[in-house]
Amino acid sequence: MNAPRASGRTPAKARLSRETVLAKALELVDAEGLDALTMRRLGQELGRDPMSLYRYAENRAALLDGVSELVLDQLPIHPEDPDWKAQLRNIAHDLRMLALEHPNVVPLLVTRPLSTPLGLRPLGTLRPLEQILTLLASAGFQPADALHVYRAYYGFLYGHILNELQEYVVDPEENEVLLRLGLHRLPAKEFPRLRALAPALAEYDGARELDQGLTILLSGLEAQLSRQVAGSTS
Amino acid sequence: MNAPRASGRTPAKARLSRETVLAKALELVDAEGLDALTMRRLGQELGRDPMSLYRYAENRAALLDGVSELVLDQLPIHPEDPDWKAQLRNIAHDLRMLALEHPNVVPLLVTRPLSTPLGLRPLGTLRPLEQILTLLASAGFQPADALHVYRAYYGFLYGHILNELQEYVVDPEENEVLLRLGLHRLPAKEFPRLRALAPALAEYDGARELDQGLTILLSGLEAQLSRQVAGSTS
DNA sequence: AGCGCCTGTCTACGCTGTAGACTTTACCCG
DNA sequence: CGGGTAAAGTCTACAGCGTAGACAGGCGCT
Repeated sequence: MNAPRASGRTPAKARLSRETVLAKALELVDAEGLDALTMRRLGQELGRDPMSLYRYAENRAALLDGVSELVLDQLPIHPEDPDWKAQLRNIAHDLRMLALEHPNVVPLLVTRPLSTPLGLRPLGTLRPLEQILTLLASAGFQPADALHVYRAYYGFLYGHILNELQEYVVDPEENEVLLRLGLHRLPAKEFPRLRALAPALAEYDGARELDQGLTILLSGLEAQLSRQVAGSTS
Repeated sequence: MNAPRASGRTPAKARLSRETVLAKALELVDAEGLDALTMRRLGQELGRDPMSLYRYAENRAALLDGVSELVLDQLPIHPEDPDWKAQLRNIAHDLRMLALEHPNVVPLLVTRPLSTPLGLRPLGTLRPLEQILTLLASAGFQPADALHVYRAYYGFLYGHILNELQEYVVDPEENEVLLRLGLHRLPAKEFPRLRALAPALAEYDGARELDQGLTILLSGLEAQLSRQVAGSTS
């Protein structure tokens, strides 16, 4: 019994693949955080010798890149959408949700590119950039302007996500209590405003704030660019 | 000779202090990156046993927090500035410069708060928040609106900094070459736009983009809020 | 002079990533 | 079916990490 092959379970010894390795890695990160993702632990989780992982990722760093890619691949982008502003809005909300589902991966998304020149990044992480450029080009933007819009947009988006995650606490009920407790620790003389804001901090509607920011930013960018075009035409 | 006390040099055995430890830590991070900052290495750099550092920081994590604090303490904020938009603009440019001077610290600034509830953060990292709230309050914003503005502003600012640092390469001359080389690696069919943008990517005026984004965002926020106030009054 | 506390040192433990040699397995071809 | 080859997985080992806990030294106070 217990045939060593052809079992559908992970514990049995089906052949590994980059996909299964990365999937398990993501699972582990989601469940226990980035620090829990060690080669040994992941090997154990897969029922394999840790060293076997090196067949599917050159490094631990490459493994982390793979996890980033796996998450970013779940971000749907429709570059042919005729309404570019609406599309950017949707992408933003989708990425926000993705970040909330995989909060432990966000540091990777943000940090890894800092130590990897653009041209050497995993292709999956560059795909959103390319697709958004396509979206903007279809909307009539010159390449350089598209890049400009992309930078402002993506910067704001990532900034918002980081900001929200920094305030985010899992249990919203516990949130306010914990905030009060935490803020109570602060010296009252130096941090009066912050302490007074406890209730406001507890009820943070991230989607709404994101959306309002996007409204301002996107229409502002549009206006700025059309003004610029009009100016250069006259 | 070589009296064991009273020498002004670091190599000699002057008493350690949290300040000297953190200063050396920052120096090390700036010079060789975050990974180079190990307890053993820092101890060696200070001519002390690694374990002595634990008198000045509970943890390696606490050490990293200390470094963040040290950098953020260099950010001047004038909460009494009557022109709140100008002040926010100045802060943004100052923080940007600070980030460019200490790029290896940026991951810390961004990442550490993700794993530390707001109330438990090092006080130094909360100071900018409190001061900006004061600035906005002096400008006439209601507390909740001030928080709103702060979130949009700080989110955009951090997003911009991350974005810029992700494209940043030390030597601007080498930059374009490296970019071309890196982008050349990308499959032409999947990344036509990105590849075509090599020259535009090479000449990134971060200060300008930051400023333009801020103009849009700040005036947008101001308009939105004054409209809101007017609406509720009528 | 003597007590006590603070600083710094030492040793040791369990954990990490990963190089390099090795064994086992899967598959293809005659 | 037999044999050979390339890939997949394993084993051992090493250098480095953070840090607990026991200990030593010196300074300042009484």
